[in-house]
Amino acid sequence: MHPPTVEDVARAAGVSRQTVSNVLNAPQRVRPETRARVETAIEQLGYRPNRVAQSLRAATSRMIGYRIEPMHPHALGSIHDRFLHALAEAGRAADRHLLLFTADDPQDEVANVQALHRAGAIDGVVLYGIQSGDPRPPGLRQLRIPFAAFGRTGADAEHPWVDIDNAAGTAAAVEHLVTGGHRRIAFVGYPQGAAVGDRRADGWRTALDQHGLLDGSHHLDLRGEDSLATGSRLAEVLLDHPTPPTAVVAATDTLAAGVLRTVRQRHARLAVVGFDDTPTAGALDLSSVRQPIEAVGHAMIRALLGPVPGETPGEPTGQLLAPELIVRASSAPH
Amino acid sequence: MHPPTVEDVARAAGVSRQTVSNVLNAPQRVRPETRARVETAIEQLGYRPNRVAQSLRAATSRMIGYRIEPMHPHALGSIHDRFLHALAEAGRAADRHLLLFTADDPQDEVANVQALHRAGAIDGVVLYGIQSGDPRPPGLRQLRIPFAAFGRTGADAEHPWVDIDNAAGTAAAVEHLVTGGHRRIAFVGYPQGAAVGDRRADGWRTALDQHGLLDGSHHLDLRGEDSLATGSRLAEVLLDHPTPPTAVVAATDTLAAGVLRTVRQRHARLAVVGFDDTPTAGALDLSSVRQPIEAVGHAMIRALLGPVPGETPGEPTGQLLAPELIVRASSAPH
DNA sequence: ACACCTGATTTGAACGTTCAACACGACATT
DNA sequence: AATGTCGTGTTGAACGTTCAAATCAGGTGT
Repeated sequence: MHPPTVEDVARAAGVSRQTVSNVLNAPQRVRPETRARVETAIEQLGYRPNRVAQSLRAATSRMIGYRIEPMHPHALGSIHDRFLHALAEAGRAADRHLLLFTADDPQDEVANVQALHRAGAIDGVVLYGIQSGDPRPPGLRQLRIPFAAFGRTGADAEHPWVDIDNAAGTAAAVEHLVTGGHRRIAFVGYPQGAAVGDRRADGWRTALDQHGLLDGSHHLDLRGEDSLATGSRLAEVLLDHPTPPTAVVAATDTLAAGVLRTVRQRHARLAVVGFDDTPTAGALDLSSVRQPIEAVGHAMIRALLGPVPGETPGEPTGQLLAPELIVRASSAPH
Repeated sequence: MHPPTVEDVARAAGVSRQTVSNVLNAPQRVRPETRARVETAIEQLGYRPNRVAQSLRAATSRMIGYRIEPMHPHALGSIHDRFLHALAEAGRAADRHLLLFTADDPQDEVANVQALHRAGAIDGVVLYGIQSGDPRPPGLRQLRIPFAAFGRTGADAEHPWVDIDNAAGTAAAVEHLVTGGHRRIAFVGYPQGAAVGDRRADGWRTALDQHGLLDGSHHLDLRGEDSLATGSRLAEVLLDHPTPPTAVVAATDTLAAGVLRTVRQRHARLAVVGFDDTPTAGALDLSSVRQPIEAVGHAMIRALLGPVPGETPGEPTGQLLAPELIVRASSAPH
């Protein structure tokens, strides 16, 4: 009826509980002959160790918490779901599973994590959507709950994190456009203050500067909220300027899509590169900077599980991964 | 150090283990005076019952398995992530959490579910992306693992399912277009055989028929794989016909986006309605049929958990929910 | 022949919870 | 006065696993 236990296997193989356990966890301690006998019994009964009992005994659930957040209403399908899948896949390799939970806000998230951790349901948590000054890392650190953050807060020397090199992404976009012959390259981002947005702006500015193209580009740095409408509007502003740009680097695919809409409506000539390589980018033939999300997933799990016992514990707390530019028609040289 | 246990609370309140347990699970059995004492002790120590121990004792993990699948490379961000969030939210209300796992194919999914179920990690599973003749429902039924399916296989009298009324969705799209003055309304779907696709085709055909518009509409029913390119190509075919349609109902937003691309390239007059209301639909100003995904989430959890003990067990195995048409510029009357 | 080790296996205990059975006093019934 | 019943609280046992300590046979060396 009920799934077989070690005891059942032991009885079938004519040995004791612990010997069965040893066959699974420390085979070298068991005489090959006995081991074979136990293994056939396991096979025949289709025995699988009960994870719950293991968790209780070992005081570790091998579960990682993850807050699934509602989609941002205006976003074109964020990279959130790609990340989630990458995380699950990476967890599988490390024999960890994800436990999903919901929360109303960052405070609530910390509270829920604490509850789950206290209850033994999760060993740690992966944080997504880190903002500068995010209350979650300090909160969890104080509660001594293991976690790893996707993104940086500005004060992240104390905890494991993984991040995309956002500046390198926009810089790569600029390089690509310069190679394509563009000299006036605008930036459309969201307002200063958001760490991610600022880094993407920095990459654009630095790359322009390296090519000596920054002078007289002040009017080409526009900001607004992350929405289609804003992208559209800012594109109007750019195109209506006496010396309009010939190319735009956008901080998100959403903004890029807005720009593209205006461009296509007005039949203007304006190369566009977005950021995140959302599914929509493919649909719109929009060049975009793609985050190496699978690598991020693996790095997050590694960072969360910490140094494997035996390795040197003084490993770096953070890891920065390079994104990749996907070139499509929206930025093809004319 | 370690989180407090019932024993700790009991000691602090000067009672026994079981009394603490009773305060939490059967308060009416405890004298109000004692109950108050225990409750303050719980409060002070910040006690939370250990879920793992509860699971071991009760032989139920209160976890629901869910296979997270990689994104379809050509899809414009499916409704998958919306569904996942709705499911997590619905689970919260029922004190259930989701456990994510990955799998290579349906067979592998069944195998992984069995492993997790045998290991006591999950009580049941929610199936997504059901196809006609899907091997998962019969497989899980044979293994006696509780599950609920989002979608129908064609032979689903035997298990709980929840589905969108796909036919009603395309029918609503037709109604909307007829009201807008359209008389030649085409359908672009994917090939026959896929249950979902066929139902969406049926809805279109039936609605046309009710308005007496089906005669001479044979050439307006086109099929192909679910991709942008196909949508584009089929739109060309429609527009090149001697009596082209004035409107198109597409089986997916992906196909609709393809149609829209051609339409806008050729500056043709062709109203378009998609299906799924993906984020991309908003970006393209595409009218689309929206699935009531939050309601589906709750219905799935209810269906999975089955009749609450006390209610009549002979409840219906399936539930059909009506979608809603979201009207945008792509189908606005000219 | 004795103590001593080594390898293979077994038994006891514990993780934290809740069900089942039991103990005890107060009060009601006959 | 003996018996029953209820309300409140206790202790024992069990869920399935693995760590720690105990057991036991089979050598090896002196």
